This record gives sequence, C-alpha cells and structure tokens, in this order.
Amino acid sequence: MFTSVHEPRQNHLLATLQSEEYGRLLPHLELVVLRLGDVLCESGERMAFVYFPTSSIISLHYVTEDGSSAEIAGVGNEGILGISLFMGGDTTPSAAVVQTGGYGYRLKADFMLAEFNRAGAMMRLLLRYTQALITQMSQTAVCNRHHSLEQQLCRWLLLTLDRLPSNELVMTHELVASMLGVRRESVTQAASKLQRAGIISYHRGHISVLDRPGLELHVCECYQVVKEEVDRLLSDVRNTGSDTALNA
Amino acid sequence: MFTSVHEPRQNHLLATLQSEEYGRLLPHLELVVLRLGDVLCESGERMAFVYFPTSSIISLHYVTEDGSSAEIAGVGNEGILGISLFMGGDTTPSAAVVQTGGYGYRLKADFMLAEFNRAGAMMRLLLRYTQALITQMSQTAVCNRHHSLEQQLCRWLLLTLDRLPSNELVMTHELVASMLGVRRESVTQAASKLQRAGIISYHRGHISVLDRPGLELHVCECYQVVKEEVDRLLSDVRNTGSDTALNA
DNA sequence: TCTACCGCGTACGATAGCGAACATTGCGAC
DNA sequence: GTCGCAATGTTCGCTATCGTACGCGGTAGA
Repeated sequence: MFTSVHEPRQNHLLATLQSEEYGRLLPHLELVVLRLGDVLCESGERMAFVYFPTSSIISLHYVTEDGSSAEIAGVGNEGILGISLFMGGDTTPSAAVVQTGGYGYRLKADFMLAEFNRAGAMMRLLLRYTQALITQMSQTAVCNRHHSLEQQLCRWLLLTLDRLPSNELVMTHELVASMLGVRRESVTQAASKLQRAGIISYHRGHISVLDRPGLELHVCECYQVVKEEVDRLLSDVRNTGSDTALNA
Repeated sequence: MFTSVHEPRQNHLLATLQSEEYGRLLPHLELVVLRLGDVLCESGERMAFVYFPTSSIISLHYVTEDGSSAEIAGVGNEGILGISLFMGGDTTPSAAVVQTGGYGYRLKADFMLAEFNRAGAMMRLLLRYTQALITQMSQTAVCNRHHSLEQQLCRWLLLTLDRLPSNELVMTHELVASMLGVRRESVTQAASKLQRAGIISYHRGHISVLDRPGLELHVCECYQVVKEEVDRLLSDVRNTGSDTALNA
C-alpha cells in the first residue's frame, strides 16, 4: 500500500502515549496487513486482538435481518478497534470489516486488558477515544435521519479522507452504498453530481477528491461536529487526566 | 408522580452495587423531581451532577442547525446520565431533556468522578452501562436508516414502556415526533394505525399500551437487539469483572 | 360560562430514495 | 485478442415521508 517505514506511532492513539506506557506495549505490537473486505470481528464474537490501524480503515457495520447493512462508525489511524474488550462487554452486535486496505498493529486482547486495568494514562486515553466514537455514532444516527444522501456522501468522503495520506480512495460505488446503507444506484447518482461539479473524479473503483473545500461546502454539519469532537478529545490529552497527573 | 417510597435502588445501576460502594454513595445521593421538558444539560455544557433516574426518563437529544431534532438514546431507571464526565470529555454535542417526568437521584460530578477513579466495581459497572448505551445509539442509527416510522414508533414505545411501572405514557404526538425526528402528522398517522389495530389507545397527551405482544409483532429487530444487550451487560455483572473479583 | 389554545385528524401536491430492469464500457484472465 | 465480468449509467413506476394548510373537539383558565 504505502512503502514508507512502518511505525506504530502512525496511529494517533499510540503516538499520544508517554514513553513509559508505549515502552510496555511496543514489544507486543504486531504489524499486520489488513485487506479490503477482511472481517476482523463478526457480530457477537469476542476478539482475540485489538487493532490500531495506521494506513487502513475499519468499518463498524451492522447487518439487518433482511440483509441490509449500515455503517455505525469508522476506525482509522485516530483510533482502536475492540473497545468492547475493556468496556467489559467483550462482544457487540456489530461487525468489523476492513473498508480500506492498509497496515495496522494488533495487540493480544489479554495484554490490552491488563494495560487498561492499570487504570493509568492508557485507560484514560482509551476512554476519551471511546467518547469520540460515541459522538461519531450519534452523528451517524442524526445524519441518517435528517440529511440528504448527497450530504451523507460528502460527510463519509471527508471522514475517510481525514484518515488517509492521499486524496484517492480505493472504493466502488457498491462499497460506498453498503457503508451508507443505500442502493448502489443512489450512490452513483450522488457521486456523478459531485463529479459534474468538479469536486470529485472517479473511475472503476477509484475516487479522487479534487476540490476538498468544495466537498466541505456540500457537507452537512455532522462532519464538523465529529471532527471537532475527535480533535478536542484526543489532542489535549495531557492537560486533562481527571485526578492523576500525566507527567512525562 | 408515583407516591411509593423513594429508594435509590429503584435505579438498576445503584441496585447492582455491592454494599461497600453503595454505602459510600448513599449519603451523597439527592432525590430530585424531574419535570417533563427540563433541560438537564445543554449541548457542550459540563454537568455539575450526574443523574440516576428512577421513575423518570431522560432523552439524549441532538438539535440540528436548521432546528430539527432527534433522539440519540434514552436513559431511564436502567442507567445514568452524565457518562461524559468519567469518559473524560466532560461535554457532548447532544443535550439531555426530561422525556417523562418523575423522580431520580443526583450526585455531585466531582464525587462521581472520585468514585469512578477508584477503578473498582463502580467503574466497571459504569463502563458496561456505557457499552449498553453505545448499542442503543448504534441501533438508533440503523433503525433511522432502514426501518419504517411505524416500526420505529413501536421500538420507541417498547423501550419507554420497559422503563416505566405502568402501561401509560404521558406523551403527545408532538413530543414523540421530536424524539423520532419526524413530523407530528406522521406520528399521528402511525399511531392511529396502531390504535385501529387495538394495540394502543391514546387521548390528549396520554398513550396507553393495550396489547404489548401486538407491539412486539410490529416492531423491528432493533428493539430486541438493544434489550438483549442491556440485559446481558447489566445483569450478570458479578461473574465478569475482568481481573478484580467482586465478592459480596 | 365562555373562550383561547392545545392535541389531534386529514388532505394534497411534492420529492427523495427504492426496486427492478437493462445498457454500456473497461479491465483482467486466458 | 477476446471473453467475461465488474463497475458504472440510466430509466420507470412506486412508496414513504415531507411541507403546508386547515378543521375540529376538549380542556383549562378567566
């Protein structure tokens, strides 16, 4: 995918850790290749590992009884897959599927849990990330209710773009449709409208964003809400840590 | 509202606590009356208290820029309002409004946080509840995407019913509409259909459920998914607690 | 007792997205 | 090269829900 040097700290959560915690984790972090379509966790299944994406993106997905699907939230280099492990439920009704192929690091679930249970900086960081994920899910619910497919497509493109180093997504209309929970034809319509406007350009499974400011003009508020919450919750981790200070 | 004796343990979270934790909390729990429409937390505001509803229900609500609104999730006697405090973010983009008047107990935020930071049974319980809340939000997103208004109305009625002692809701169509994020007229249509089917009966701000099994026939899978996750996550708290055992 | 407003009923055109069907066109396997 | 399929384009009727408008009865407050 990207032939640059692989480094766990390409994942923002890992990058935020102080050297003490990071040092404990490092020997146990295992580089993995995540291919598009890989199912990292089925609905109701306990994960043996948690994943820290670096150049990949994972989609939290729910499939209804009648076979329709919808993305609940996405996990990229800003986050971690597997929060149910430390939240205590072990499983979730949703599944985890690789939405954009790339790299990531994984960590044995038991090791992750032990680190969480130290109740230190790592725990506080993971909880803040979980709140960011909650915001993402909430906005998905709101957006599904009130905003047009075109707006939702823009939101999805921007959120995906923010997790990638380039402006090109390897992604078919069909796949986008399964993310947004709509028909492929509806995505084609919305996408071709954006293409005619010169905002994006696509061809057989590749989507390029040509005019990012243009995308931001078409998107609904949901994008900004999510982005600002993620920034707020995961940037200034240092000066927050409730009662226990995080000193470097 | 209900003239029975008030007791904090009418809230299921508080009822789950062992005597040690409960004993620490009890002197600080303050009985409060929550009236329909009360705003317990504005969007982006830090709460001074967390709330444990007993006979009341609180709605987590998002209001869009154009004034539309949608419920993200509800909090009743099974839960707690104010998770952002211990998750570390302090605030959320959504607001908290009383959806059904009644009683509840509140606790000073600082005290709650101190208890959470003991990293004991209380913390694990709150995290499990947070995961249940996440499931509720996820299903809201899915349901908004794929299911009909009638199904969503049934889901909402059942989830509300599960949190109340009687089969009567004090609730106008207008209010239900603002919860589901649809027009009042659409709610009237769906509700009158259910009334004609003999499943519910309503009159000027009061909705009675006459045939609960009938409701469950009309509801989508989302209700069961949420209910089962809440039960799973909050019933068998005893035999789970990761590394630290909870012995009575 | 009267009246204003709240809660609900209903109707009508508009529209976004659905479901199904079918056309077109690259690209990869052979 | 060419064959087959994946990816996208396009159309048509359909339905759920919207936006708007207005009617009507019940209930609370003067």
